[in-house]
Amino acid sequence: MKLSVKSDYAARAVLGLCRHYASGNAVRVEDLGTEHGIPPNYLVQILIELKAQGIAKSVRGKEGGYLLARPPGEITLGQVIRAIHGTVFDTPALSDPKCPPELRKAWNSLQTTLNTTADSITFQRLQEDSGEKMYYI
Amino acid sequence: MKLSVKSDYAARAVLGLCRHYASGNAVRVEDLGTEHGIPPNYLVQILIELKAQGIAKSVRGKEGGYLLARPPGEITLGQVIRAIHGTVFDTPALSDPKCPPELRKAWNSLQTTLNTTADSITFQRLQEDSGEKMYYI
DNA sequence: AGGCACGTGAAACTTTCGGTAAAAAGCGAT
DNA sequence: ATCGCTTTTTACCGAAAGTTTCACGTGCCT
Repeated sequence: MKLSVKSDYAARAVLGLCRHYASGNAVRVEDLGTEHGIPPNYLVQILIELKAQGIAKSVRGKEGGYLLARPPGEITLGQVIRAIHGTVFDTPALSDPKCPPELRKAWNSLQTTLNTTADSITFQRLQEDSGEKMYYI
Repeated sequence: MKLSVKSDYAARAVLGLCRHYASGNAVRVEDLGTEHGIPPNYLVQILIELKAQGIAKSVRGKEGGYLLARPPGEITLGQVIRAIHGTVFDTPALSDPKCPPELRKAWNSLQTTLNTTADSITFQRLQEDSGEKMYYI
């Protein structure tokens, strides 16, 4: 069960935008990319998907760039992953009629577990945790 | 975050072996494969990995085949996934030094959540659930 | 010894991923 | 109006991973 770099990049980008949220001005794609080690041309595609899901918004022209569409407290890790992959957890098994029902329940169980934990992590909380100690749940 | 068909196949195979566990006799790869909709030649590779992890064992020659190496109660879904993929949850982010620590903690949190739930699901329990109603945790 | 089924490795194929490039289009200022 | 800055859109490419199939070797049991 592997997570792609794409979702990692997306999370980094959102985190980067969170830092500029207070200031209210936009961040250029290139700056955001080089700052977080993300190829800018790749980051573009990610930001467009984030925008389509109402997580980010964009301003064109000079002084343009990207900024958060909502406050960090209202953005969860689950939402970001879903914006990129469509779903947090996916397996061919769930769409295969030959998958035994017992197993199906097991996969579903994993799925809901992942969803709830991913949706319980907001970016505001990630920011707050950045300076402090981490309390494992 | 996508799960491969391979791990699904592996889980089905183990579940299939569980059903024959009481009888004590081996199941041929071909039978196990066609019964669960798994390409036999592919299933072989999976079974070998399961055997290497001490989950299954094999008998050669006539009346040969595969059988479970341990009782179903001592085999968890997590063990099966690890036998196939090496780890239940993997992300390039955790091995990338440029990943911000806040995010790293988030990925770790997802990782431990998946691990604990996957390890709490034994195949004995899956079998017991097959006939009964499912109580969502 | 002879067959039966596992064991092993590799080739062929398909799909996805990660990344690049370039042209089109909007916004603001000169 | 036009020029420069930025996003937007699209297409493409190479590499890697996943899936499947095949052929042949090896060991066990009768």
